[in-house]
Amino acid sequence: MKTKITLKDIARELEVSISTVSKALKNSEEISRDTKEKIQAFAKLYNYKPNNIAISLKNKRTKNIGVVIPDIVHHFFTTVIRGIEKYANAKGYNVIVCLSEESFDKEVINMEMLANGSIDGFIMSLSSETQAKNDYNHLKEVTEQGIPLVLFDRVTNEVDCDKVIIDDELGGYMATKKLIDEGRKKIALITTDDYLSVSKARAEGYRKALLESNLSLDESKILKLSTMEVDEKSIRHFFNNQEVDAVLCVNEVFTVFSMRLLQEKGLNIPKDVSFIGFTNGLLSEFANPRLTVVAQHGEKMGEISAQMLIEKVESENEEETFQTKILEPTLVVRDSTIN
Amino acid sequence: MKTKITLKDIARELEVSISTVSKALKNSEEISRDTKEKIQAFAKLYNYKPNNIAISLKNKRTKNIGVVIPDIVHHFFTTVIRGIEKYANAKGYNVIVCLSEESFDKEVINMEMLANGSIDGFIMSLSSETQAKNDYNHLKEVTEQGIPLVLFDRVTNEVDCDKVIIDDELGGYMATKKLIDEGRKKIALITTDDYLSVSKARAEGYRKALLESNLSLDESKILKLSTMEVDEKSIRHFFNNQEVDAVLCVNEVFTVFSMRLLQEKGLNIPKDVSFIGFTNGLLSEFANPRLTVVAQHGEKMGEISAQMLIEKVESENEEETFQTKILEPTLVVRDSTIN
DNA sequence: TTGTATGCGTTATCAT
DNA sequence: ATGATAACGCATACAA
Repeated sequence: MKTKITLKDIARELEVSISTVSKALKNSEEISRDTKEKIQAFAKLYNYKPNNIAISLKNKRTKNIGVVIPDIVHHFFTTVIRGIEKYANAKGYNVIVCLSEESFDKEVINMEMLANGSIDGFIMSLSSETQAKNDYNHLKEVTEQGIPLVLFDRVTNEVDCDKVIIDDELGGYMATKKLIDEGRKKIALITTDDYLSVSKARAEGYRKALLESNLSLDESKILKLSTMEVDEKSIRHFFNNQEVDAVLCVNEVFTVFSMRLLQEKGLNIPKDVSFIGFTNGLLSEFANPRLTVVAQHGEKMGEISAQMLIEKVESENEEETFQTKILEPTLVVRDSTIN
Repeated sequence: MKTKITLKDIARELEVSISTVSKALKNSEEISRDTKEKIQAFAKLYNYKPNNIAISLKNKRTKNIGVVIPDIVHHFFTTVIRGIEKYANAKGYNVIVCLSEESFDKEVINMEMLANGSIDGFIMSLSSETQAKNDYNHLKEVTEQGIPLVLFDRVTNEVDCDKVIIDDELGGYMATKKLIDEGRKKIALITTDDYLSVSKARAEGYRKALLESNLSLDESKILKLSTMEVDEKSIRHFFNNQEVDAVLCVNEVFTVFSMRLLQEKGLNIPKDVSFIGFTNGLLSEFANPRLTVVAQHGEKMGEISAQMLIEKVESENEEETFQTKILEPTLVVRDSTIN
């Protein structure tokens, strides 16, 4: 086992001082060509690489980014991570991923763990429990300590920091508008309880589009599920009691499940009923029929988040100026709507 | 901005030495009750937390695990990460995720970056390019440096280390057997080139089951795609030239895509053709019909990987004894086969 | 009971 | 041109 070599080891072997070695490896002008060559050759031979931890301690910079997300078995969040990774890696940063699993406590614990020197900044999306509790002290503490924070997708106005979101209201609006333009009159919305910021915004867009088109806003056509799991019973019950000619769902799973339900009832999609979902994932692409969806551009979101964070991390000035970037969603039209 | 407080700060404020503070906060018997209480109260008031980096440097233990995977927008890998996180977090470890994006070079760069002190050990799954190149020097270097390594799913015999795999051959066998038991005679296999260890093993199981049942092994019924992307043209061409009554695919996407193709041709699934895929993800659950699949138990795999790694990391003894854990896949029977 | 000194691996400042 | 020293934050063996 050839263990890692340190500056000290090189110094001892070559009978020079540690600082000489350090300078030589940085190609300092102070050191003579001869000794530089000797030291560099030796270092190369023994594959010397500076120890990241020591450098972190010295520089008070870890070159690590903490990413805290509610769920990783989830298409949207993984695309965001991919975007973060891409940008961060290019800038020499590593990404420490922590999962809150939608739990407030885990979110707090994870952040505290990372905040003690492990990372230079946070990129995160709030857990549903945190949004429900509306308690953001753990975020505030972090920012008060001067640790940069970027919130994405599931954000809150309660915390002053950089944010990256998509215009979910616009997404809801665009989708609903599309259904209206198809001539649909009885447009249902399947969503989650309002505590989830994104669901709320999407519902807002839905309402706006309906009102704008002078379609009545029928609250009984809105189904609010308490979690993001597919609640089969509620959905069945809903469709047994509602006549609809179009459905907007706040995620892929609700969409595909509902669609199948109506298909089993003998309805044709999109002839009898049109469907639009949120998230442009595998399900949308491979469902039958393929789904028309509002795409969220997660990878872009990740890249922008990372960019904003690293800028803050590396900027010297202390001026507290935060911005919120709003990305526009895109309607990807496929076969669950009429073209 | 209230910046982080250090032992030194506390020592200065309370006019004691740093070591006294350090000991007091560890509740050492050496320190008098009075000073302990005073120091602990002060520390609590100012929310003192030891700096992880300093501790890492001192202990030569980072409490970080490096996870290198080929792709994160991928159901199986995310379930594995979830399992790793779960176990690692419970043990006080953080997870640094790096993506090779199926590239050999990125895999090498990521590992080198992490190997310089950032992590205590690696958990990884090989990129397809690495498996194709059959070059594992970067892994060997890491293990020679004494850094523990656990390979999962996509592994190689070329490297001596702990491994966790599922019995892919058995999975292929079970699936094929199920199709044979249904009375299928013309069973196709849609897979990737052999360089992917898992695909190779699955194909082996397929062959074994056919031969065992005295069914002829017709190589023209095997379609090898060069990547994991859906190659629409090749698949269409294949089904235009092959008559089949059952199809086994090495992933979900191939399965759903092929199934749709045959459905468009007017065939009924599973009446005319049965389908079995690998990976029990969203697609399988929500496809139409719902897929019968070989489940890989990714989360379990992640937990076991983390457990094996942490055991090695924390064990003192140097004895090089490696083990390979083989998990059994499970056949999840749904509606794309006949029950 | 408290404090001093040393070291983890590196870099920067200040001698020599 | 080279080296000694201090510092990053913490822990610990050893002194007092």
